[in-house]
Amino acid sequence: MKTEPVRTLPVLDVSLCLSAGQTFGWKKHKDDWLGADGESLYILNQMTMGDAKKLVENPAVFKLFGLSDFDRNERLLKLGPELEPMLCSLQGLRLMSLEGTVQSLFSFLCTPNNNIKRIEQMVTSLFSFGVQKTIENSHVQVFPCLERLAEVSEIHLRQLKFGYRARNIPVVAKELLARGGVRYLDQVKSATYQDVLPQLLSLQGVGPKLADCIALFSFGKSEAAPFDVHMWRAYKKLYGVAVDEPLTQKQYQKAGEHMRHRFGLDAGAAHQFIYCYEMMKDNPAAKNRSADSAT
DNA sequence: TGTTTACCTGTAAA
DNA sequence: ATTTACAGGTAAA
Repeated sequence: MKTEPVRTLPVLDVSLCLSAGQTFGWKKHKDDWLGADGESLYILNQMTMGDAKKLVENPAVFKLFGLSDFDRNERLLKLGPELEPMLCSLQGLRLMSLEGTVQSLFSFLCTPNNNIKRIEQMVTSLFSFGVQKTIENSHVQVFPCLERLAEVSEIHLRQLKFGYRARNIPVVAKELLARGGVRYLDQVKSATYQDVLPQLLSLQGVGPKLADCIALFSFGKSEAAPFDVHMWRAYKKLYGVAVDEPLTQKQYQKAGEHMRHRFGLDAGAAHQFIYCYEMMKDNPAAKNRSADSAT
């Protein structure tokens, strides 16, 4: 008699997911993570899925962390056995599916030539322009709408230490409004990866890397594989590219295509494991930001 | 078309 | 104590 394989829910490491460069602006409050994605507010506790009944029962959380994809890791391992160390040591890592397209886009506008700590500060500054809401007696800001972002001045953002990125925030907000605002973004979101890319690239301050981040995390284009300096370093080691090879526009294109050829629609998830494994090597403590935030 | 260069700010090395 | 390098890149030269 054939026995059905036991379908256990994937393990979820909330801290790891929220600290993996997919989303910004979440705050650790005691054992919980507080934050917003689009119009939804979340209080997420750091437990594995097996234990956290509240998380399992919440459909929004289920979707946010892509938990319906039960056997993605098995699939990845089959497509790329070289990912075994990453998949083993990052079992709770999930590719997130973010609802807030405006939030995601403007968060990534803060990231170029920057470091995590300052990016978090800048995104928090952007959240401060948003409306405050309440969840279980806690106050959480919702990310500001395009109209609000469009009226924030570059001067003000420079005072908030945005540097040269200050210019892009109101410019891109106005440009998006001119294109139809949220309706336009929804329309872009429903297009294919190949069609989404040029539309994102036409925005000031959005280059190939940001376009891939936005496409992957917020527009659901799971074949996108963003290459930053860390991902490129990890990729070179993994696939035998010379260590001194710089990440040119050409190499960016080539590496992305290789990822898509090897992993197909799982290229984005594969990227996330490779990237995150490389980051953990540099700073294993990033996994437990709870320890840091106490200081 | 493909390669350099400047860009705000903060922090860790040199 | 100062200077330099560089960090989830991009755009312009």
